[in-house]
Order: sequence, then structure tokens, then C-alpha cells
Amino acid sequence: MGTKAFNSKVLKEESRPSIVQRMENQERQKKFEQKQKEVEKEIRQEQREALKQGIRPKFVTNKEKSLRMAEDEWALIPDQHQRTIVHIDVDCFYAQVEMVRDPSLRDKPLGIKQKNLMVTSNYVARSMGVKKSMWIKDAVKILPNLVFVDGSDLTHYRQFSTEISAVAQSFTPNVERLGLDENYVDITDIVGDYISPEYSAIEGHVFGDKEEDRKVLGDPCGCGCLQRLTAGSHLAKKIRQQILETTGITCCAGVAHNKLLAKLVSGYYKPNQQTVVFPWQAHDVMESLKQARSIPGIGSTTFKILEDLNISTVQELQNASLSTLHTRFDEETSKRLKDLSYGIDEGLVRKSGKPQSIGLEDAFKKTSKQKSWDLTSQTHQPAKGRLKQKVKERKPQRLKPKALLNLM
DNA sequence: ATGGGTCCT
DNA sequence: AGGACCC
Repeated sequence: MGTKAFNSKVLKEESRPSIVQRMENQERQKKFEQKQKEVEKEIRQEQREALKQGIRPKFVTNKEKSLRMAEDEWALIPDQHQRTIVHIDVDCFYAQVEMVRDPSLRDKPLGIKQKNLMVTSNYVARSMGVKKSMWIKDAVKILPNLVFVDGSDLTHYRQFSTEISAVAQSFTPNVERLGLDENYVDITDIVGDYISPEYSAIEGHVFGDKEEDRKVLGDPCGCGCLQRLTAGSHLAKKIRQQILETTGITCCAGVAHNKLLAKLVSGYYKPNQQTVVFPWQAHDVMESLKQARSIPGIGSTTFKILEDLNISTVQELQNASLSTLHTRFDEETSKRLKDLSYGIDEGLVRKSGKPQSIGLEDAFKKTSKQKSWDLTSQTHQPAKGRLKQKVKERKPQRLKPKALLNLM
């Protein structure tokens, strides 16, 4: 609980360098950002041109960017990859929760089932050849002594999930939940506390972890992202440690200057490990994906359209011309898709608040074309009851189940 | 796959 | 209200 371990490591006030340069003058700040955008647009345009000619666009450092902006006074603020983002991803979440609740399951191969599906399994099971999501009957074929726990009641998972987010929130309020087992944490505002010689080595893996990467790392950018992300790796470690201490749950983390890269990289070394990626490695990260579909933000519908356009790999998306994309997507989306393919993502970490809705859906077969459902009919009563129950559990006294039955 | 979720039109 | 995305 609390942040004791964290605070004890915090550096003395005067040795703490300030990271996010606060501009006193709003006007100046605005102009700077505007100029910055122009230059970035220019650069992106150039990179696309380069691609059209079959040349691989090179990473443009912030030093170079500042130089380009040098005719203006705003060029003096060199902060480019200003943010530091951590993506936290719990290892086989449901299975871990069950193992914490019943430690005797720890060393057994464990599968979590919902209906006929094994939705996840622990690492013991995985090491014995059981895949992530399989039909129960297939899983049992591979591993007859697989132990199953029913995971269709999500209440415990929700409890652990909010506890995990709460740990992250004890570091900074800027936490975005994604499903039950993932969190984005924007640590930009606190990462400065971890920039110091004490923390100058990178904690955990660097993307493309080879011995060289650790030593040869110069500072090709110069905006401070090297230091911030390095510090971020220590903060990520702290967060993971604290999650483990308070909940008994292990997780992976990815550290990057944007959400996309942080997420892509967090699962790179599993389980219970973490990975940092630097801006100049964005291309390598993206190249490590094959299908454009595996870019978060490109879902099945978008991917189908891309396939129509004969674009299915990340590289093909990188190479696609904006005008081609524009035939099927609006301008914003086209630009966004191309950005994603390069590992560019300006998306903000948005604070997750209280859940916006509590829902319950039953899938039932259509028997015939039906215009309206009879809500008073018996078939709906069970669902109605369960929903009431759910609301009761999760909203102890507030909110009456009044406008809740919004069927259709 | 299924059953929650969120955000954007 | 529907459709896109996410796990």
C-alpha cells in the first residue's frame, strides 16, 4: 500500500532536473508547437517521398529537427519525444488470479474455462504445449491432467484488476485501463525523479536485446528521451514490484515515448519482464510485425479494406501512397494509418474513471424475423434478474436499476 | 468465440 | 444507435 518504497528512492529536490520544460509564455508555447508541427509534417512528407523512391526513410533526430527550426527562436526548446509511457500487461491474468486465490494450483497445469473454451492457461500448462485459447476437448487431448477452473464469473478478476490499476494510480493519476489486464501509464510528469547516475543503466530489456544494444547506445536524439526512457524503465520496474507486493500478481511492461510502441514492446519478453524501446528503434519494432492487422488500432474492418487495396503487411502499408489510402479512407484516417505503420502515435493516455456502464448481454438465436421483443415474457426474466444482481454488486447503494433495461 | 468495455459519429 | 476498436 501507499508509495513508501517509491518515496524513499526519490532524489533530493535540488538534484532533480526538470524534464518537461514548462513554458511561462503560453503564446510562445503555442507558436512553438505550431512550428514543430510544420517541421514534422515536412519531414513526414519527405519520408513518404523517400519511400516512393524505394529508399528507407531514416530516423530524423531531434537535433536535426531543432536545426530545421533554427530560424525561429522556438527552436531552442528541444523537447520532442516528451512523453514517457508505460504499458503494463498482466501475465495470463485469469490464471494468475486463480493461483493467488488458491496457491495449490501454482505448480499444476491450469486452464481457465468459459463455456467450451479454455480462455487462458498458466505457464506450467503452456510449457506443456497448451496454447492460449483452445477448445477444452483439444486441450485435454494434449494434457489429460490439466486442471480447470471456471472463469465465467468475473467479479474476482475485476477486483484484482482495479487493485492493479490502483497501484499504478498511486504513482500518477494518468492511468488508462484497457480491458481488465492492461494499463497505460503516462509517467511523463514523474519520470524526472528517476533521472540520476543511480538510474543510468537500463532496467530490464532493450528492444532487440543484444549485448551491443546496451553499450553502443549513444544518444542519437539528444532531446532527453534516452534519459527519460531509461528512467522510465526504473519506474516501470517499481510499479511492477509494487503490483507484485500488493496483489501477488506478476506482469510485463513496455516503456516508450508513445502508447503504440509501449504496447507493442511490452509483450516482447514474457512473462514477468519488461522492455524499453527508443524512438530510433521504431522502424525495427514495426518491421518485426508482419501483418498490418497486428498494429493496435487496425481492427478487422480496417484490415479488410486494406487487403482490398492489396495492403496486408506493415511494410506494404508504409509503402502505400496516401492517395491510394484516400480512395477508401478519409484523409485523417489515411494519415493515421500511415503514422501507425511507422510507429508514430500521438494518442494520449486518457484517465479511466468509473466504468461508464454496466451491461449484460445474452446471445440468443434468431428464430424468425422479429420486430420487437416482449420484455415481459419469461425468457427475459433470468437476464433481468442477473443484471439487477450485477448492478447491486458493483454499485453498492447508488443508482437504482431504473433506466437499465435498454434492450434493443 | 464470447461477453464486456470505450470512444467516435 | 451503430460501428469501430480493445481484451
